[in-house]
Amino acid sequence: MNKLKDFRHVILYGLLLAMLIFALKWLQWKFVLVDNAIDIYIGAIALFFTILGIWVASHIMKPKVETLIVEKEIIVQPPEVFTLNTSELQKLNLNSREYEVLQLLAKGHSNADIAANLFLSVSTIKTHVSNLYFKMDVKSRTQAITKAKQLKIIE
Amino acid sequence: MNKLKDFRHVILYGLLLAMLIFALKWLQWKFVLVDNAIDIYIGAIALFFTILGIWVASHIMKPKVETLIVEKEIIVQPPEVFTLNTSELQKLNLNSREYEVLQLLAKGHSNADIAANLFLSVSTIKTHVSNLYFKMDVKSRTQAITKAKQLKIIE
DNA sequence: GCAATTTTGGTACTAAAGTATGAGGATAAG
DNA sequence: CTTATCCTCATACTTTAGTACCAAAATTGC
Repeated sequence: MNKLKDFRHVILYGLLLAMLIFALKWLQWKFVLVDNAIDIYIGAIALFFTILGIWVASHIMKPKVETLIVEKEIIVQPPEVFTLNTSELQKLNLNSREYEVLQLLAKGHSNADIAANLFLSVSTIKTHVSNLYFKMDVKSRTQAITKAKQLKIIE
Repeated sequence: MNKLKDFRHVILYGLLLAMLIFALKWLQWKFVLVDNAIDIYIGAIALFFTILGIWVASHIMKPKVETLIVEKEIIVQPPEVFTLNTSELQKLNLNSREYEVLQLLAKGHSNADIAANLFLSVSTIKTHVSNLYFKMDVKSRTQAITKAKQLKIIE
């Protein structure tokens, strides 16, 4: 598109030059007789072609581009996505049942609730919970919840 | 700065014109005698001033300013910032002591710990805790912790 | 198949949590 | 001054949580 536009200007420039050759020839006959007018004639040509040059340049030449970078601040909502801390979870060395119990524990369930949920006896849950406390180095379910959330091993 | 640069070009252009007046006068004496050379003379002037015009244009022309908008993502709230949910806290209608107890409760403290921390008896703590459960509509400290964290009324 | 671990469950006991009820002092609002 | 709310504490009781110790299936790894 730009190349086509440039080419059009070149053609236009060529046509103008052709027309000028005739115009100048005619002017030459007019002014050459009056010897003093040669300066004005030359000046007129100089002025005309200067303007022509400026016009051509302004239409053909690639414009200088100054890039102005404007930084637009976009407010991004904090993701608040839970990312499981796998390394901390591995350190605790909990087996799958203990981890299941911990998750239900943290939801506020009682031992009886957890037992019903997992189809186990309360005795079994108590055993798991005790082992859980030992491994987590805590002494109560509230401490277990607090620590588990701090370590990001549960949601 | 740019205006100064433009002005310098205008001065330069003026000086070049002044020099050309003398050059042309001299050329005029040389070529005017040979009548056929007048066309070459005019052509040379036309060519010269066209190039001059182009040169002037290329130096004076204002650069095009392109505005490039760069989107910069800014995280407004770092994920770990706690913002207290005041409205939810007001709904619960907890008095100051109850709220104090709740905070210590959520840290994993036992009733005895809380009592020692606030210089109160365990009986008092039990009373506060019971009232707390009633107002929060829960049945155990684990549920209280879970709900309080969900409602964002404690850290 | 054997050893190690996991998972399950029990009993017995202690500790802590939670409920119900009452009550006295402090404080603020009407 | 009275009323209401808050804050404190106590007793008596029930429930739940937690510990200690044991033991038997089930599963996994070599």
